Amino acid sequence: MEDQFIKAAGLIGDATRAAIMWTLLDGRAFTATELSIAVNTSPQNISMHLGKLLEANLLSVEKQGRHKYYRFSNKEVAYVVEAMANLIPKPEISSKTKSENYAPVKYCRTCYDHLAGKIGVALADSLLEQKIIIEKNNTFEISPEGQKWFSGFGINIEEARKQKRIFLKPCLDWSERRYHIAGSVGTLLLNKMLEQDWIRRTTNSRAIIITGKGEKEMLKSFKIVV
Amino acid sequence: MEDQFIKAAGLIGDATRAAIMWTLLDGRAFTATELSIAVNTSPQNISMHLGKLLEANLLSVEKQGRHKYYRFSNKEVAYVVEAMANLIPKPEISSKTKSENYAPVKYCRTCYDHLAGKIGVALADSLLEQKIIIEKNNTFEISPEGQKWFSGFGINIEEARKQKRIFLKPCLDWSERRYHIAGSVGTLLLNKMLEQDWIRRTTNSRAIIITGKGEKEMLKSFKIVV
DNA sequence: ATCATAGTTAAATCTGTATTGAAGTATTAC
DNA sequence: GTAATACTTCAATACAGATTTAACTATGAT
Repeated sequence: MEDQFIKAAGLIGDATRAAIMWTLLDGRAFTATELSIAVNTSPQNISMHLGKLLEANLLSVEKQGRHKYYRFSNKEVAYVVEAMANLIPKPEISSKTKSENYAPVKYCRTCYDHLAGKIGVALADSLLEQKIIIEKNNTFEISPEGQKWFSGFGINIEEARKQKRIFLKPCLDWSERRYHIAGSVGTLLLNKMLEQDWIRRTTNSRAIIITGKGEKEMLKSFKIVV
Repeated sequence: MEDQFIKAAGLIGDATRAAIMWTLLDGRAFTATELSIAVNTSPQNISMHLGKLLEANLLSVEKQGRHKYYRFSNKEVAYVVEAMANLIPKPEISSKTKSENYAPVKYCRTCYDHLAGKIGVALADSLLEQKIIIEKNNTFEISPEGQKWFSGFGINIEEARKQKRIFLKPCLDWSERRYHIAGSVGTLLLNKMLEQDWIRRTTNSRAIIITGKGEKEMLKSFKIVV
């Protein structure tokens, strides 16, 4: 068991491969060439590294014509990379500076079963600003008006409160370093959006895409420009 | 940000350092010499590697006389190592003991020689709730009724008290972040459970599996649903 | 005071493996 | 068909950094 652990650590530990993992963390699938550009090395070299990661089952690949799309092969792998990302000392967030060069997917991925990524954070901001939820010493609470809002959105808050799992809690996303909404309310929000086809899950990835409808509705309900 | 990620990955990625991390995963603090033995390399080499891990704040050290005790510097580090441990292909689990969120390492692992992981924490909770043990300014004590309970369980508390090692102490588990029971009482509990075939050790792993009998008994004695 | 143990530091060496260069196959475009 | 793109394979090379050799400091035991 130990040697397998060491092998896994070594695989991720190489600088080029770590850069690959970092790139893939946004949930998208990348082609070998894209990765070689992102990581700034030769295609041959990328090919070799991808081979090793595939062999170890850290990545999986899907062939489409002459392209090969690589992604994390399972969520456990993503967790390792995320856990590592969390080791990084947190920078202060200069909110709008980096929003330009956002990769489409770092953009709106699901953090387990709630919305994280840029959209998740923007959503939390919006709900806070509209006083639908209120921050109170590091927890979130739902205001009386908020309760109305949620039921208008088709979410029964009383129902959510009954569930055993944590009701509503701020969840710090590694990629955004800002709070978004987890807990049963987070899940309900996510599900409602899926149900209404504002967003769609992609297969084999934690990334989520926003539909045309979602784009309009998010602007309307949350003043979020996606 | 990316370069810091790569640096962190590289630090854990070296075989010797990975072995150090693996060793430290059980939660104990180790001296440099102990680590050099566990990892099978020279003291000089260990010293060099520990220096790097310290420098990067992945480990912290405490000096005691001529010994230096190394441990993970924070839970984030432990999470990375645990997440990596979870990458390792799981040994097959008998259907009886399978439970939904089975993760070999987190689930029910031994922390040195007592029960940690999910079960260990639940157990401590149960014993506290039943007032078998009592928390008193960050230590655990056994109540008079508790003493009876333990002897009913086949554990002689007076015997345990005589041992030189720490009798009973709360131990913070990395994976659960809640206290469980260490000390000689913790060991006795663990051994008793093994003896009664409530749980079984797996070869080559810290994980422990719960037997069908254990499942029933734990529910009965501790109201723990496994 | 002396010796053993614990750990560190510095320079010399060694080695695994990442990278590169050259040549190959497969697919799409024209 | 030919050319271009996407990716792989193999042998040759380069090099970071792990390990070793050796000499050192600090603490504890007798």
